[in-house]
Order: sequence, then C-alpha cells, then structure tokens
Amino acid sequence: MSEAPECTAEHDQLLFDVFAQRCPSRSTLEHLTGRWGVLAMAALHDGTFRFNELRRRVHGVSEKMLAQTLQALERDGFVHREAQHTIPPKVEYSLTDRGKRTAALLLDLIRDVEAQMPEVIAANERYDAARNG
Amino acid sequence: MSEAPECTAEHDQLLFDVFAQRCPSRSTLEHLTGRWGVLAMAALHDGTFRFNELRRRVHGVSEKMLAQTLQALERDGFVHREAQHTIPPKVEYSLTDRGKRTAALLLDLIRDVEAQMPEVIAANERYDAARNG
DNA sequence: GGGTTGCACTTTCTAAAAGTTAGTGCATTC
DNA sequence: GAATGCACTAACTTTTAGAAAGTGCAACCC
Repeated sequence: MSEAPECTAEHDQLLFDVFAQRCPSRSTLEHLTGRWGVLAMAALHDGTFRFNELRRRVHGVSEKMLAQTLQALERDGFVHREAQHTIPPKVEYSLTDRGKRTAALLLDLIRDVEAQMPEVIAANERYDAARNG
Repeated sequence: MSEAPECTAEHDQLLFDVFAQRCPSRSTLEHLTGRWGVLAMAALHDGTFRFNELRRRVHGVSEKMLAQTLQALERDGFVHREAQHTIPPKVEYSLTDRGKRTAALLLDLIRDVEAQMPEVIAANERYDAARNG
C-alpha cells in the first residue's frame, strides 16, 4: 500500500503536488494538458479569437469539446471570455496575463515535440520492427 | 469549411504541425501530455524506477494505464525499458536523453501550475460565485 | 423572396477510452 | 503454509469523448 498523498493546505502556506491524487493542481494540469487544452492555449497565444475562429484553428475539435475546454480554462483564470449579446452573438476569447505565461511554457513543449518528430518516427519504426520482424 | 490541415513530408524537409489533425506530432504530444504521460515523465525525471515503484509515485494510476503509457513513451523514444528475465521479473524504466530534455519542459509546466494554484482556486471561486450567486 | 450559411452554443445519442477486477507463476517474507 | 510482491495481460464496466441535430435570428446569394 502506498502512503497518503501529500497536498496540504496548512498554516497559511499551501503546498500543491500533482502526484497526489486529490490535489486540485492535478485537475488544473489536466485542463491545460488535455487533448484540446494545449491546443486551445497555444492557439490563443497568437491573439484574440471568436469561438468559431478557434474551432477552425484547432483542426478536428468538436463544438462540444471546444466549449467545454474553454469553460474549464476560463474557470481556472487562464482564458478571458468577452461576449456581446448581439444577434448573431459575438464571443471573443483571449488569454489572461497568467494564461499567457503558462501558454508560453506549453508552446515550448509543442515546439520541442515538433522539432524531434523525425527522431520520434524513427524510434517508432525501430520499436515496431523489434516486435514484428 | 476549414482548409486542409498542414503537415507535409516533402523534399527532405519535414514540417510538423500539432494543429493539423492527422499530423503524427499530435499523437506524440498526447502521449506526453495525457493524464498519466506528464506524471510518468515527471516521475522518471528523478531517476530510474521499477514498474511498481512508478505506480506508487504516480498516485492513482492503474496498472493497465501505467503499462499503456510507458509503452507509448518507450515507442516514441522518450523512455528506456530494461528488463531482467528473472523470477520475479525486474523491469527498470528511465528517461532517454531526448526524454530528459522534454521532461524538463514538462516539469517547468508542472511547477508553474503548482505555483499558481492559489490564484487558480480564487479564480474558480469567482467563476462559480458569478453563476450561483 | 426563399434558400443557404454563419453565429455560439446545448442536448442527445453512440463509440471509444479509461478504470476495475481478476488472473499469471514463482519466490521471498511472516 | 499463507500472504505478499513482481510486471504485466485479459475481460468487463463505467466514464468520457465525439458526432449529429437543434436553437433563433440575420446577412448574403441568385
């Protein structure tokens, strides 16, 4: 059996640990690193976009998932939502200052991954060959 | 209708784009940023661990998901797996050089998220209050 | 002027993924 | 000699993601 997860909120000093199962930092991390979270944050790093503009940028996302993702990111204070109650409606999404800082880290990751894709593909082939050959 | 996704493999110069639906970089990114991928990478950043050691570190992961996650990361060349065919078996997991570089970026993210959790929680409360109040 | 398209979503339904449980075969610990 | 640990896999269930359709109105097209 493993020890109790650490994630305390004591004497005015909060300690958060993503390795602890019930730590709220884990779900926040998931909002950011989830399949669509990363891409939405990265897309918004380029500026302000309307809902359907984002949907076109993040190729393959469904309306439902984009809405859900943006709501989670807004609730966490990474994304700012500004709606004009006109007809047709106009809703603009942008990053908050906090969101911008975090999005920069996500972009570092994305660029790193894209840059090493040739090596990843080579590794994939080696791995598969070792089992099928 | 949105334009065709960009992700070309032409004239010896590969261009990868996570925003393109069918680009292989997207699934690689998902392996890293998936719920357990981030945590496995971060755990392995501290050194070499056996399967069940990792399972205890990454609190809450099931055997199935840890195995699946590690296999994907191994296939992508981020993780190295070394098995001794003894009884009982001994299997050690560690990061490759490439994995170490990428894990460092993931750790930056994790630390950033953990550090801003007080603000995230405050944002959550504001968001919820605005709807329920 | 009638049909299509777009806006930002939500709701319903189905398909895929994640989680849970049990089993493997042997060795060490209690 | 019973229990536990090792590193998994396989079968089953639950949760989540994705696909499709609906909303109500307005601007564009021919």
